[in-house]
Amino acid sequence: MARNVGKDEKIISEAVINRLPRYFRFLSELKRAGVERTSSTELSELMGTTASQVRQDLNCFGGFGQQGYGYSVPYLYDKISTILGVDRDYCAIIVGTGNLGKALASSPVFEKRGVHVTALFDVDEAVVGKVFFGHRIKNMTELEDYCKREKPDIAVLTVPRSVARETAERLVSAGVKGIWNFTNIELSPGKAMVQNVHLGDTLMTLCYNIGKNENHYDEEATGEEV
Amino acid sequence: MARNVGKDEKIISEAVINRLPRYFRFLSELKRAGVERTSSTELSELMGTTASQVRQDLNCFGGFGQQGYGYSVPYLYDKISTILGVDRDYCAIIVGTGNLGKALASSPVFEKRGVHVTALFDVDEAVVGKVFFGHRIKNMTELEDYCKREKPDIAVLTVPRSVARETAERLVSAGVKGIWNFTNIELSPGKAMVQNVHLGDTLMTLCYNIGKNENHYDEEATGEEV
DNA sequence: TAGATTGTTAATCGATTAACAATC
DNA sequence: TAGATTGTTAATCGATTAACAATC
Repeated sequence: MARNVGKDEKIISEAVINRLPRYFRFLSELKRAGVERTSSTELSELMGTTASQVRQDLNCFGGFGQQGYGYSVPYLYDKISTILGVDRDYCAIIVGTGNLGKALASSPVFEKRGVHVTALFDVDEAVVGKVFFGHRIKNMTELEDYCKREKPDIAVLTVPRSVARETAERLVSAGVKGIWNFTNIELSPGKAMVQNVHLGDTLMTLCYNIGKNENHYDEEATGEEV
Repeated sequence: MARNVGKDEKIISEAVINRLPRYFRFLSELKRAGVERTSSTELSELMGTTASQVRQDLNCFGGFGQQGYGYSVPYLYDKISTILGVDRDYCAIIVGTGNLGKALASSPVFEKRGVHVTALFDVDEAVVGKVFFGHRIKNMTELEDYCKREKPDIAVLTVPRSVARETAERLVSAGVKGIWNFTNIELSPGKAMVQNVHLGDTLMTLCYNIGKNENHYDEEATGEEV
């Protein structure tokens, strides 16, 4: 029963880690639908992979199933939630209240995953002091004081590119543990964890795939039909 | 019946495709900085990988370099741009003008990559007809007519989860070639290409990494299990 | 028990890295 | 030419898939 926490902690590959939130999503849906029990085969169909991979993935963290039965949906959901820190009550601040910052502030993306937004920051005197979605926007000059006092875990970085790097450095110095980076500069993990989002990259991947698709049509139909 | 289209079209792995937008980004920066020439070694440092991988990646698409010299930045930039379709003048519509839809509409993410937003759509009578960022918001009832007439390539899906699937189906029927999906349902590629963004997944990955980091501290400090 | 399905080891496959000949 | 750096083949590594014994 000894979990692999401790000295000989297993190294989990990034590929596995990146699949965890998808397991979480599908398990949420099964749970909401009232499904009591699932199997590696059913999960593999949802995930678009093999049952083998599902069992390998889950076994990185422990034996969550039962031979001959499968996996209990609520139990597995709880386990994955814990692994992903949903029950840790992380606190986040949003730095930069442009359109994207505000869109995130008003979206359910945080609460659904157990993250609480506790403050918004901006440099623009015109918006500082205004209330958005229950939060009075604070002045960036207050950032360090606020972090010292409230110790937010996560900073959502939605500032203009030109001030992105210096802002990230301030945040790390101020002690945030992770940066959810929406600017299109590449932040590399120093003391804090960084998750680069790079929305533009996904748009480009889509464009590439569309182009590839069209080329196929062109060649197959020899240009007669689009 | 050769499934291979064209003249021996090479199959490019997804790993390579996902790195292309990053090459594009770093080359844009080098170009903007006026750098004339680069090498696989320099690019590998920016990308955080090996020179070998850079050469392998680029050679999937052609020999863009010159032995003994390296790569011309403007030339390589142009090549990667073409591969990614930056010069194809793709048109996009934004479906759903909530906070996220509006944030995207007003962001430079499209134009920078050669994609032009041509219309916004919403069901809400209260916003239909209003002008946002140069576009009069159209009623969703006009969607099919508009697509028939203007043939947008890409639909940005920022509608509520509850109507996400049906909206995606309407878009595919209406002939869009790609869906940039911001809803947190999993759309699987049918006739159109799909790029699922799943912002929440990246937030969860960040939370996982923060938690892992903290565990390490805990263990080093106290040897305590979590 | 018999049937089912996990947990886990072994085999396969693909991606990354290394090496070096080609050549600018 | 000599030096540099690519393009490309070969070796390594890691991730995925297959197989099956364990066991509920």
